[in-house]
Amino acid sequence: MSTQVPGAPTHFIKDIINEDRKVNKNGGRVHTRFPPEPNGYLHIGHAKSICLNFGLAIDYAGKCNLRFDDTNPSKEEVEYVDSIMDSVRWLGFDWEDRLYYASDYFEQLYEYAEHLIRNGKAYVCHLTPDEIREYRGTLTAPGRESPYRGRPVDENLDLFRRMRAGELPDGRCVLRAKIDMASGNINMRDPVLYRILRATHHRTGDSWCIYPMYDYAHPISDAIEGVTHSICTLEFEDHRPFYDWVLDQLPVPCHPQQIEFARLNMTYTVLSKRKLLQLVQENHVAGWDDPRMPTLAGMRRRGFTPEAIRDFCDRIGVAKANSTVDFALLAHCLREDLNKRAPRVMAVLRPLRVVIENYPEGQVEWFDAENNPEDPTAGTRKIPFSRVVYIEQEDFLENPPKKFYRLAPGREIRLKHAYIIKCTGVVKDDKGEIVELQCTYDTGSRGGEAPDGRPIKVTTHWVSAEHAIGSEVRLYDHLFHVENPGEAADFLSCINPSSLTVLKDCKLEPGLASAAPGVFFQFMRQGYFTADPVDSMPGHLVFNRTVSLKDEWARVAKRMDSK
RNA sequence: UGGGGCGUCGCCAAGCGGUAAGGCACGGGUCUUUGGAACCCGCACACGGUGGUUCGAAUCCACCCGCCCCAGCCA
Repeated sequence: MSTQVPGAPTHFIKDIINEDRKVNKNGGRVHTRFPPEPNGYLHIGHAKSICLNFGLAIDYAGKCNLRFDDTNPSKEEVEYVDSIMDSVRWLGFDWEDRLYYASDYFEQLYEYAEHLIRNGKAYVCHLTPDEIREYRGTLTAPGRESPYRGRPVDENLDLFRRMRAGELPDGRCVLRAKIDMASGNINMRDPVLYRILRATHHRTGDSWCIYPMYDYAHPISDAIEGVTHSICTLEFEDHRPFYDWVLDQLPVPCHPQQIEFARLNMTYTVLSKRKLLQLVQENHVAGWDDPRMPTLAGMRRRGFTPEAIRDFCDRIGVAKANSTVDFALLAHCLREDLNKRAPRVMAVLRPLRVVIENYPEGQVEWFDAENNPEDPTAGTRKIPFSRVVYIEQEDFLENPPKKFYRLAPGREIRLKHAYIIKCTGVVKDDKGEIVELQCTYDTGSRGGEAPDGRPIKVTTHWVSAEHAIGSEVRLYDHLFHVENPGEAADFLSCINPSSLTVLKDCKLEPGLASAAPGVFFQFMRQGYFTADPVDSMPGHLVFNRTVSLKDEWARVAKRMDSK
């Protein structure tokens, strides 16, 4: 499988790789890695990185590793590593036998640290966190050297070994690189390499009480794995000098090249792990896999397809300019994918009872219905028709405005695959609410064609009342009602109060009774739906709306409204 | 007043000195037993700005402006 369709755009990272191959750098090899920290669920932003890293490996017949960056046990959990593996697999990528953890390298990382100490490139510093910050200087003022910077090698070695041995309390001291406290790049002002931290690690348990920092562990992990191109996001750009410094000091097997690209931002959502975690912990959503979440788990549950997400990632491109992609592009990719393969079915979400008064009581006809006009091989199915049917409430208006072509008193519409009906009466309850429509059908219009060839402007979906099965349907809208909630002072105040609409009394055509999660349908004229993998079960069906169909009438109505 | 990046259509994004791709969105139309899909047409004399180099610049140079990131013992 390739993520790159023929003619797919190239980008600056491919340009770099092409140049590298031209001069036979790395023997022409391409080896990347996707390095998530297991401290949250993967989201659509990670999908961009996954598609990039695994996609490059596929395009250049190289390899891509999955490596967990698990150097901070206080934030990391196995639940997250499991969900991450699940999501990467679901997206369609395979790390084969190359599943790694930075924690696999703790011993090697430790030995390299001693190597740095022996070469006078690292020292144990007893400054407190506050002092370290103060000594670091500011963005515009250089830092000052730590009073511990000149410690002899033997003392550093002894202290570092005692740190590992657990002889010192958490936070008592750290191991620091000895570089340049006056550097304009703050990352080069003697960055911390190791801290003392007594936390149980999800893989190494309590065997370590010192843990390496990301900046130190990452380049070495890349080198150990033979990675050629270490792709990360823009905010690490000024960490690159340190990445290179580490590799230059150590007898590592190779020196990977770090390349930075702009992370994905998308309208109407947040893609920061901190904010997503907050949404989950404070119960603003029902969990990491809430269908409104931009997590891969949530999108999967909602009915997004991996194919659509990969297509989206191909289309957004890879560059260095910060950007916010329109959610509409993702929706477009979904519709395009689902349109080709989702079987059409009829489901009435907000039922309006229609009695066809000239249709014989007790009679049932079974019509052939095409499963997918986009796919002739999809075949047909039988659907039952009878005297009482449900149509969508919004398909009838007692006083239709201009350009509303659907049913109204005295008007005709076609019931898809069945008959042309005409509205002859409206039944209301005490409160004046419409509860039922009286109609007649054109007896000569079996299948939907008018005997005299008169044009019927609108065809609607419907369900036979006697045969319909009940279902709950959940409609989703953007979780946030503003385009850039991440930039708001309080993103929680931007939560869309109607991001979820639950409809309890929907009527589905009978064939849907056995619909399994993971199977996508187009509910005709409404959108794409799939059974909720968590809550749907025989006898209590629950469908999620993945994405609506485009709605020309809604657009027209809105335009008329604003006039 | 430090360091590192980035600025091409409403949103993405090609372009790598030879006279502005493509997608989404948007607008108009054809067709239609989904107001879906499909198809057709339109949509930057202009590339943050100003100078300069050149026969020729979005592409090279200079200066200016704007935006993003960095002062975790997070990643």
